[in-house]
Amino acid sequence: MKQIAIVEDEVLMREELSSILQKAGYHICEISELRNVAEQLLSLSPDLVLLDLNLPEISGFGICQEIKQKSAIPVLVLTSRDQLRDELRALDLGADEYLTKPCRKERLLARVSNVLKRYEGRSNLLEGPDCLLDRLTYTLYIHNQSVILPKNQGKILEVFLLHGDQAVSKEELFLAVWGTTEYIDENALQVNLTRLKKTLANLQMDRQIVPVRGIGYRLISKEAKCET
Amino acid sequence: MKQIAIVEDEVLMREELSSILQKAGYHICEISELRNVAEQLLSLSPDLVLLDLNLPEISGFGICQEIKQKSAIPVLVLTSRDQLRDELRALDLGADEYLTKPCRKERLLARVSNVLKRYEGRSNLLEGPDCLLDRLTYTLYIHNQSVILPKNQGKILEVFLLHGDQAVSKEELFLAVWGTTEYIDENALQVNLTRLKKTLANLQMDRQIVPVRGIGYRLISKEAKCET
DNA sequence: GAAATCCTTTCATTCACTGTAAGTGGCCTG
DNA sequence: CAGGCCACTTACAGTGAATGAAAGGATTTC
Repeated sequence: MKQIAIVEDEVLMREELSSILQKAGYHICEISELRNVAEQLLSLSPDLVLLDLNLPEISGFGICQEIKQKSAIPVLVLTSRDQLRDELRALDLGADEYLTKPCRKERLLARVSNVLKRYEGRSNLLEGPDCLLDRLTYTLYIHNQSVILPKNQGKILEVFLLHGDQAVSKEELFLAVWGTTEYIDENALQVNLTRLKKTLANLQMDRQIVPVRGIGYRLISKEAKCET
Repeated sequence: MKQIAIVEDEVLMREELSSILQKAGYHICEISELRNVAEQLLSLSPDLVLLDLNLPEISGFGICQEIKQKSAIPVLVLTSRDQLRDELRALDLGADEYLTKPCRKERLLARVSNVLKRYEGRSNLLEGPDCLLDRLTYTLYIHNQSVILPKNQGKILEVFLLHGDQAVSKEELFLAVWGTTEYIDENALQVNLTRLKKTLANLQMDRQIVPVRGIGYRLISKEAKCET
């Protein structure tokens, strides 16, 4: 059953939404504590967030932005502010849908299921700034192409993507690829790294793997090679 | 530059839309010949379709459905019919967005770019009613899982998905898998079909492959086995 | 019940992925 | 400049998954 988090300060409206969605078969979680909403949502990690914009004290926009930056949770904005400017801003911040109150329940349900369907099966996808990696199959999506990476290359790239542009130690790579740091064969890692480099270069990825002498490696943007 | 196809019968409206989108940096293709619209769109394969619903003679719904069945081209429905029923139907058929005329150009542009962003890098994905198939790698997404199909099974499933629930002849399958209908080894196809069946069953797909005696096969919903 | 059609299992071959091994190239230090 | 260290590259053989061939069994149709 899909879980939906509702962020709405008015009790009546919240309960009505909750009731509608529950009858449609969703599991609801109402967020009533309006401090650290984004944090609450991230640790809850629901399948969808229903977000009101005009909350007291805090900005709905900020919540939307934070969720979108730190996760891939879909956000449906539902608000009484029927301002084009708000809509544009919400969409720009990454909101997946923008509906205005009052809203017929059929429309709400249709849009909710539409957004959910859109995200179906994407829970294993890891988003990088210039690519998308499927963590189950190690299928890499980049530049309108898709390629299946060999398992070892996939595991290595996964670690790099999880680290952003920070350095990754060799130990972490050993753990990720072979599940242990014992009986280390530096060369085996080296060979697999070389192969991954070649793969990424062939795909014309905007970033490349560079060594951090004595430590490990980093995945950084090609232009920024000189910095830091 | 992203290409957008406009399906709209009223000349004035068509030209206005075209102008707005061109100024925003899109390459526009106006569809004025209203026969075989779906075919035209499929062979054109734009990055997005802007679709009017109330066209003369033909049904916008049908066009939407056909495009969605046979491709992963995003469809933005823009219509003057402000009926909740139409909206629900359009969304159900797979439309990615539903806007009503009149529509502020900022809103239109925001929604267009929103939809396009959503599809970034997904141009090779083939959408079935209960699954998603990557046509390059034959990675199958279903029930929040992803699996890499062996090439032959992938090619066969691709043909089935393109045909919806219509029957597929063996010749088509031979063409798709081996690129020829000469030197046919019925058995080779048979074995691969068996393997695909087992794969789909293991993934608990809602549909299954059934034989059409003397003709070929169909991919149909498990419950509907008796019908038709 | 016979013929046609459809299905299943097993097996050898092929090909991509992998780790091993051996050798090359660059960088720092004395 | 010489030596040592670290990083890189390439070639090769073993392993395992995918494939088509083959043979035999099961179902449908008349």
